[in-house]
Amino acid sequence: MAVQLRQDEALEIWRDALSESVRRDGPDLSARQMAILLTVYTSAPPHTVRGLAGGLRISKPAVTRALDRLGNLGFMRRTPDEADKRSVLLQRTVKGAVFLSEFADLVAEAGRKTA
Amino acid sequence: MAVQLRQDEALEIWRDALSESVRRDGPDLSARQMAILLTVYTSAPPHTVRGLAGGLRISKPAVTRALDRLGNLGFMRRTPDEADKRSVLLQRTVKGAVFLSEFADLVAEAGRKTA
DNA sequence: ATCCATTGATACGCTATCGAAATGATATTT
DNA sequence: AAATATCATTTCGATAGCGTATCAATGGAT
Repeated sequence: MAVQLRQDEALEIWRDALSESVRRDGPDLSARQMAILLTVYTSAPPHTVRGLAGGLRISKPAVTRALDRLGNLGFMRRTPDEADKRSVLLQRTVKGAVFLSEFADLVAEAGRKTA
Repeated sequence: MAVQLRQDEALEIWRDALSESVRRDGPDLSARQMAILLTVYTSAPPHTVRGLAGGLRISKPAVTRALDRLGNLGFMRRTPDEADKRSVLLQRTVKGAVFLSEFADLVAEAGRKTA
């Protein structure tokens, strides 16, 4: 079942969820960092630096740096790909799953409030 | 009419909209910057530095810097408050409205795709 | 075995942003 | 009028992030 959203509803939901996350002193992630985090958590693995960079059309160093940040936050982990040791596979973590679960609740709650 | 969203739907919509914005080489705004932009555009004026800082529970210098960024992007403008010359009032711009309108379309489209 | 390609990370010089403290301008209180 | 409070910005020293170019490690081709 598709979700029908008008422009003003979309922006209100986005504003409410994001504002509440900021208010709760959540990590101030950039659009790129959040896009990477969400991709790893909600798209089928495997996830690699190359794949993320290509999918988002950003440079590989930008992905590497975003992974550094997300790794420092404990939201993600790198593990070597045994099949191709040049590659790195991105792994979810409990902490990242908790963060996104709470974030999803903020979005859902914002949707509930939105007239 | 409230929008009912499950966790996985919320995260998928967020991922799709954000990823598409990144792919289109949209500005890499932080959560704070985007929250400020959305607040100014979707909440009743007037909007001041103090008000935004209080509402989002971040420091005033952080708001000032975010406004610098949003101003450089042409998404917002500062005008002096004639009633209280210490204050600054935040004004919307055409460019900001266009950006958010297109962004809202991405969100709506992501909602349409989401099963 | 030797080349070439690919992967992710790093070096470089630069701009952006951070929190805490201080500043200048304006309002308000006494 | 003098002292205090408030508003937004700036300063400070620091970290984070950028794109381009390059790197070491590994894989695949000849």
